Amino acid sequence: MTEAAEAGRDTEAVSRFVESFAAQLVEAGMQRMAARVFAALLASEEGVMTSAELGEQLQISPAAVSGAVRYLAQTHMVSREREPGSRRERYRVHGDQWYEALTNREAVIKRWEVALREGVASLGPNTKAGRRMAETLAFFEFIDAEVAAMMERWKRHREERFGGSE
Amino acid sequence: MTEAAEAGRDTEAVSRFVESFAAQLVEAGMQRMAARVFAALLASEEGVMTSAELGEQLQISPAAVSGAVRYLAQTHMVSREREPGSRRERYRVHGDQWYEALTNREAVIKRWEVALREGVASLGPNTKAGRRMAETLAFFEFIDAEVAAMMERWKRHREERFGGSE
DNA sequence: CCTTAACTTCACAAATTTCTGAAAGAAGCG
DNA sequence: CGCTTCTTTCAGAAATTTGTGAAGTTAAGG
Repeated sequence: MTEAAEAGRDTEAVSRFVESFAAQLVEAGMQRMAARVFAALLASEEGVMTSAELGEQLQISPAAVSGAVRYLAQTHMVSREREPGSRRERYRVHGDQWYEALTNREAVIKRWEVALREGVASLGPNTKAGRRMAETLAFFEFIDAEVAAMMERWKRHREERFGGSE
Repeated sequence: MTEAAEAGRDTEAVSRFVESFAAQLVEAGMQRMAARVFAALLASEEGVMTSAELGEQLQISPAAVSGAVRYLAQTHMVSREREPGSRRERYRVHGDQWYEALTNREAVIKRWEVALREGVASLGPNTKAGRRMAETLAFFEFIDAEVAAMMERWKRHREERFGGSE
């Protein structure tokens, strides 16, 4: 993005949004640098930024960018692209990816389910505690199935409202 | 709970479950002591424990119990009861409460929505970035509505499978 | 191949968080 | 009312987490 193209943006306002949205993400449990990088990408005009751009906007070291991006890529909230014919890397938020990442809380839920199954087994399925845990387990299993269906509905809803892809 | 009633439980196995489930909760972002206390309550036969019992099982100070319980009560994952005619307090997991607490991620989502609306305003709704954020906002609004409906379906499902209330 | 630009890894300093012991604060019970 | 038992608050020690600079690694481009 050229400086001319950048000119239309209220840098101050963007930065305020980035920091306030990042703060919300942090409060919800995300690492701080990851949250700030994500918010910056979300607010960038094209949804794409280079490592250098991120470092400059957020005033953080290359190392911090590297760490944040690794986390975001692992959790599928951001994808990395190699600018062809350059060792510069670019990071991108894809609308859909980010929704699906939220869905990936499924992975977390799966591990809870495993732990709960072991718990039911240890406590015995006919104890009160065992039954309580079995019910909790059933809840998570229910949620699992429902979330998948919900994402389907969202995709349809989105098509209607926003038209084609991204 | 008397020692005799306690006798049937494999203390070792229970403790293993408590610690492993708590670890999962921590990984998902919950404070450690809160997670351990919650897991202990979940695994307790009656779903109720006193501060002293918690302190002893988890090997933590009264202060730590106090802090954990405050957090859990604030987030509605546990309720506090005063044992009538005693200054001893008892903490309880209610099946339903705990499900609804998960739903209370709604509160978090609401705050994200506020931040995103400001973002759309700052960036301008006709910029690419503004549109991207508007779509993200729409996603959360959609989720909000869906989660409420999902909890309704769960309650019905639960009735069928487990019968009456807790 | 060698140079150089870019990203990553690592060890450490700084900041933050977490848990504790001790003291203070409630509330039952005589 | 005051004693006693339980819970909460608070200040600080300990542990953990976080972000940096610097060295290391990779790959483009001459």
